[in-house]
Amino acid sequence: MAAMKALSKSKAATIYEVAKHAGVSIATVSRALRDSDLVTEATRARVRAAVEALNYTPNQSGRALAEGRHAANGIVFPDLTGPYYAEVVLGYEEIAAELGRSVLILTTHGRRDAEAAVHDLAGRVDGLAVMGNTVGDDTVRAIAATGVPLVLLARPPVDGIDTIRTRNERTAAELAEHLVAHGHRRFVFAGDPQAAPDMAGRYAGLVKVLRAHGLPRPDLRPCAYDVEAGERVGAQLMADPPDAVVCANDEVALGVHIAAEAAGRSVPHDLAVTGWDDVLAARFAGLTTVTQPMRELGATAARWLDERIGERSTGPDRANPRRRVLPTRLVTRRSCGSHPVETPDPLGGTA
Amino acid sequence: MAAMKALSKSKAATIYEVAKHAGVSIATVSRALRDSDLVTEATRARVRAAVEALNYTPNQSGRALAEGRHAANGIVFPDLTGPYYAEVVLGYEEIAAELGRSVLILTTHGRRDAEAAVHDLAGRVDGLAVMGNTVGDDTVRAIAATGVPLVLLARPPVDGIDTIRTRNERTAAELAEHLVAHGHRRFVFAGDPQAAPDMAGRYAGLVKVLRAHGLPRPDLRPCAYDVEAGERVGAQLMADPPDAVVCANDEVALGVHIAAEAAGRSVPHDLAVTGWDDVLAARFAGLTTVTQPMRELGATAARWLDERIGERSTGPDRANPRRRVLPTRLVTRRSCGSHPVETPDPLGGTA
DNA sequence: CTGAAAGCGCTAACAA
DNA sequence: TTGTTAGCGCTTTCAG
Repeated sequence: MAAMKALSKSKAATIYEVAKHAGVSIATVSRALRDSDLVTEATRARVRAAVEALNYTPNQSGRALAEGRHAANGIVFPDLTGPYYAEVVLGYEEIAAELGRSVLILTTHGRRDAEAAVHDLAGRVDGLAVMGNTVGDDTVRAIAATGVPLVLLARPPVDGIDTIRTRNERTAAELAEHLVAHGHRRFVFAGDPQAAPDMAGRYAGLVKVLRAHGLPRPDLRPCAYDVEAGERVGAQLMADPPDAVVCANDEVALGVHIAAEAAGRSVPHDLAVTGWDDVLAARFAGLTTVTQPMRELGATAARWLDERIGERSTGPDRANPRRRVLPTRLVTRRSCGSHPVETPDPLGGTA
Repeated sequence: MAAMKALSKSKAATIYEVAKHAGVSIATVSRALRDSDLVTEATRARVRAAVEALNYTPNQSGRALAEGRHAANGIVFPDLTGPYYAEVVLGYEEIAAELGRSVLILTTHGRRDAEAAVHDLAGRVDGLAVMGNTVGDDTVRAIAATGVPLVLLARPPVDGIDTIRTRNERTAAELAEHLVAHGHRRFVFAGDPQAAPDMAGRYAGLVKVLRAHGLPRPDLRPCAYDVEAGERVGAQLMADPPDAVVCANDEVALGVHIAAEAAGRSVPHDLAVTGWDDVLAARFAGLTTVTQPMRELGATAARWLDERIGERSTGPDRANPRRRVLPTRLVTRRSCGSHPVETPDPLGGTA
């Protein structure tokens, strides 16, 4: 009974109670807490003591309302599986925090009310990063018109909105050239160019190169982006294996790999398989793939947003959208075909 | 000039402007927007039209302040690398969204002001999930005393606060028994039991079993939790390899694996290596490891918080903290030593 | 069914 | 240096 911490459902203390406890006005409390230099060190100490005593935590909604800003940014993802998106959040959150902003995260996943959720989110933040395959351009435009700075990630530009992408088509072409040089002729693309802009770019790069070489179009096999989907596609393919399966991402490639070996086919001897993203498992599977600077993607988004938010109060400067394409890099390993300098180590990989 | 969308830095519309535009009061707008049944379908339509025309997005700070709730939950991580944490967020966000709550994410990483950041976060949310190695118990207690419901993840319980953990010690013991049964005698533990409660549990399980078998204590090699750290530890070990290296997580194990092969040692022939987490790469490296229901961890946290938040308004019901330990499962693959039923497929794995 | 008005907790003039 | 007070945008009684 004695040492029982007062863990009752005490309604959170407000600035008024702190003020009363410290014997000052709420304005003084506010100032003391925000390190204004218009407060005596003595009063500041009293306030701090009161804060301590009452266990006061400022209500950020009140602050946001008064300041006319949220001190928070949002980021919208289609999903959050795999290391890919996590890296983006990491970069985003790190920079946002540095700039004194919290991060709100939203996954549209399979929600039918995605648009509404994003609109709601827009009402909670000062800036918003929106990834590829989440909501339509209409929603993006509507929010932009609201005045909330936006940055589009891995998705085609919209009107005057900032956009950051990673290089897809060109590196996919590079990959395709590499495969053609290996002597591969019959290609399959495992993935859905319709599903996400990134995927469309990768497919386009492949198609272009094959055409340039007078080779047949790749056999298009739309599928989801996980290992299981890859396994299914792979299994179907094994009846009459192509020379190479270019996959939309590493998970799919890994799935195809599994299916191939399960069917008694050897990669790369019987067929080549390539991925995209360079996840950790790709190293261990000896998968030829493409690395992308996901962390930087997120970090850049956070920085750009901060700048736009700053501009809003300052002079005009829209209608001048920023565009950036981050470089990606081909990483060749065993899975695309034997290389002259093959290391016995299954973990090799060269740029 | 004509079709130029009004993308000017229009200050976001407020409920007042919507009301004026629709020729009603702000109260009516509010009601219409919140699907109150005290509004004519006709007026509702007018309001909707006005909302559309003005591109109105409710300011959530205003709403939060008026409602006395944020409709948002927070989650605090030490870091965000690897698939491990991403899965937790995934589960957390999914359920939170289902319950109509946004998710604020905070990474304490290497920030010295972590405690302050968490306090700030606490002022933005209705409930908070705090992971293992982020902030001290003092901070946790202080926030709890504020009245904000808390749930601790992968960390020892504090006072009357809800806690969810995964089974570490017991499964680690299981793993150790398995390794001992393989004939391994000289053990190394790669990881830092001081760094995180989870790690301490895993180490404890190993120590206990070795002692029970009259075997020497494991050689403790504290290290960070990424592949590079594992490689460094592995390289040091290769001068005089132990029988088995039990690693704090898969990344470290994978690093040790790489170092071993680089030194011309074979896993599991020359030494056994085990991990924890069962990341995708573990399958491809044939790594014996332990799976954890991370998604469920996050989902459960979100659900519990929602219940606690509900309780706050309702009757009392604290001092009755919830505790849960989620089961983990040993996944044996090649890396711990050859098994009788070894599949040729490098992707095998059995429970 | 709708409107007027009182706050929610905080910041920022403006006074003192 | 400190206090008073007017909002920030929204919800919600309480009247009508």
